[in-house]
Amino acid sequence: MPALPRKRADARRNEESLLEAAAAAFVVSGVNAPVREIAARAGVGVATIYRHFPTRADLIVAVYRHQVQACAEAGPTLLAGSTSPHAALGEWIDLFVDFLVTKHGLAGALQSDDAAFQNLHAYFLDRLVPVCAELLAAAGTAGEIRTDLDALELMWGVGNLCIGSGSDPRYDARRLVDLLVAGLRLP
Amino acid sequence: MPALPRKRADARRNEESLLEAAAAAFVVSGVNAPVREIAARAGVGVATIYRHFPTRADLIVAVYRHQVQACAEAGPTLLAGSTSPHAALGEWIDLFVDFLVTKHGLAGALQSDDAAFQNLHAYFLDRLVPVCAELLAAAGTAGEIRTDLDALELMWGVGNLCIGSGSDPRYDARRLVDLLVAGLRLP
DNA sequence: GGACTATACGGAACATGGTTCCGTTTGCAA
DNA sequence: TTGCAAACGGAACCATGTTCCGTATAGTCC
Repeated sequence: MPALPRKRADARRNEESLLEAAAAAFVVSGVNAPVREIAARAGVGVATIYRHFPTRADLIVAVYRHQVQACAEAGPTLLAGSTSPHAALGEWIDLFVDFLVTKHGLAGALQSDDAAFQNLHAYFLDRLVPVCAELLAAAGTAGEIRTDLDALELMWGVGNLCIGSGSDPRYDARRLVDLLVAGLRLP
Repeated sequence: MPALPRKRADARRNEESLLEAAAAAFVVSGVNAPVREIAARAGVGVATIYRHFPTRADLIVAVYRHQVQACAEAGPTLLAGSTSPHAALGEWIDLFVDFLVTKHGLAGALQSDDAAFQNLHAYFLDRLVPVCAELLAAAGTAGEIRTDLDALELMWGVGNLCIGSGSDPRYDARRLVDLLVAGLRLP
């Protein structure tokens, strides 16, 4: 394993600036904020973005890496501390929904079949689906829920339900996600 | 009510061509097919599209008007012919899902908060929400389902679950919609 | 049938946003 | 101090939605 050569100092600085700028731009313009806006905020040229983050997905992943990690780690904790696995599942999904609905456009990007977003897709699936699967399995063996739906599909559905959340007060993603989770219960 | 002056013959011809061209383009490129592609198919200039259909939403509505109408009319029929209101609701929602998943990108457009799609949004809501409300109310009075979710939100959720359907075999919108409808059942 | 006018047309021009290219600058090590 | 590979910036390019304007024509009136 050859140690990859240390990056130049200005490159590291710029990457840091870009992460901050992107985070700020995402808050006001959503995760589809124009490249030029992000570059301007960071005080760099547009090509610098592409050099550090070849696709938008890479940038989004880098910006939200910590939060996704925290969400993933919350799974086992909730399972250990909750009265029933089904309750833990519900709480964990609430966390996930909270995360998604506060990132304007992220849920939409997650579902996009645009090739540029495949990394994003893969990252979220890699990190979160196993956690969800663990919670699902626990609730399944406890006899609380049906076992004919896998974690990937459940998370996909939850993500979909979060699309557009916040744009119209008549639509509350949380309520529908609760309904979906309720649908898992055995009759 | 002054009878609005009859349109010119070429205008009517072009409108017809555009509807056919758009329908064809939507099948292969989804409802976000480039304006130029639709214009080329119809053998007209791009401005002609904007003259007849100021926003994309208007074009989409015009193309799918009949199918939406058919879906709306199926509601009362199903309710009259089914054994239980909840079953009728399920069947009707299946119809709606079938419609959405076969129109690439339509579900996404329905949720978009882009101002250009507000007409589309409004049209679907106008036509379908009352039908759904009727089915919901019937099932509610029959004591089969919870009554704390309104038709608008249910349809919104169903529409969301249909986004991206067909782009990945691991995701089946129908299964998740069934789960959502199952979640409505009273325990 | 011929002329007139409102209507409608087509495509070029403009705006926006993603992506790439290339001449220039700069960190770092010898 | 110098050399060069790494990194940079922004102009240029491409794709797409939208508008403008000079031109063509359907329908009407004589």
